[in-house]
Amino acid sequence: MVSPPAAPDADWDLVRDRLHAEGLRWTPQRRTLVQVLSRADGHVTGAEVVEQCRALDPTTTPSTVYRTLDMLETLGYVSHHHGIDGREEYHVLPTDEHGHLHCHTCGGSWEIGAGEADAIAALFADGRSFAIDRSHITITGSCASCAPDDAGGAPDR
Amino acid sequence: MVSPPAAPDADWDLVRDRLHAEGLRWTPQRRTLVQVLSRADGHVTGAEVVEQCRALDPTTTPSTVYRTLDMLETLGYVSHHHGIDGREEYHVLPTDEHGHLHCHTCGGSWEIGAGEADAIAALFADGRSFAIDRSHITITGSCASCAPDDAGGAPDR
DNA sequence: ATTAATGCAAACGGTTTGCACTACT
DNA sequence: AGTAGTGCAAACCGTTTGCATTAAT
Repeated sequence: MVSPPAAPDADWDLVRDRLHAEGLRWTPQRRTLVQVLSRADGHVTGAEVVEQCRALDPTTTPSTVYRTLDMLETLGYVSHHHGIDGREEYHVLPTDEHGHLHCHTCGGSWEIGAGEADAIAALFADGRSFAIDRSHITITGSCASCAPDDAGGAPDR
Repeated sequence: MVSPPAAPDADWDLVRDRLHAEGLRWTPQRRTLVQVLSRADGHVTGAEVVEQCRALDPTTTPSTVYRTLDMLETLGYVSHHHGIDGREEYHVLPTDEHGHLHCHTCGGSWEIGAGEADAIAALFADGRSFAIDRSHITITGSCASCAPDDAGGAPDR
């Protein structure tokens, strides 16, 4: 039920070379960050990244994390927008998922299938020429096993 | 605590009576805020509300605005989640709730229509008995006016 | 007269920035 | 050596909170 482990993190092994190719440097801090990102399936908030990096290396500082995330975004490794908590949410790009369905009762998460994504894409393409980004579809609601009864609990995360 | 749902077509003119009915008070500040909200179609961020209230009444203070928005949410007049800027985004309820379409190139935001929400709801209801929450559909992509060019590059912002 | 609501100011949490220092190349 | 990157600390911004004061009822 929960989204499968992140995808081809093979790409992450190449970050180092990519940086060098760009004239940028490979540092222990960046190594830690990439490690964290490669484990993060889908998306994480900036604060979460900082926290997880600190778990691997207690000396991690927020400024370095944010600056590096910024650089990785410039290179196209991640993208960011804003999640439901109002925090920076980074999407790990290599993962080609089709968005998620989150049950706000049990906290479960399911991937939106290709067929479903296609249907949604068609809906907006036809209706208003909006080309949706399939990896950014986020929908919450109640899953089959949770009563359609919406107790209004706060979603996790 | 207070349970009756917001008036179906939440008439802002009735807010005052509703407050009285709840034993709450009608103040000039609340009048200003309701005025701003009644003009805001769809959604506004907390900061925008503060700003607009200040336009009508320069003495407006953030704390009062946020506290009142909070109260209005309890009464069911607005709901809030988080917008693309990472700020509190308040949804004025009478305007049916549904999700948003965000263009990650120009930063524009559009509401997902009832028909579209219905189609998506049907999709997941039929396919896997998942009852989506229409107010939390978030989809990003490129709008009609922005090049459908979505390749790797880093979006602006 | 009550007591809900306000205004101020300071606190907060996540994110950003200036600057001197460190270390990758 | 040269410059990209780091760490620190302080700044920022939107939002929240404590508390004494004001004002709607």
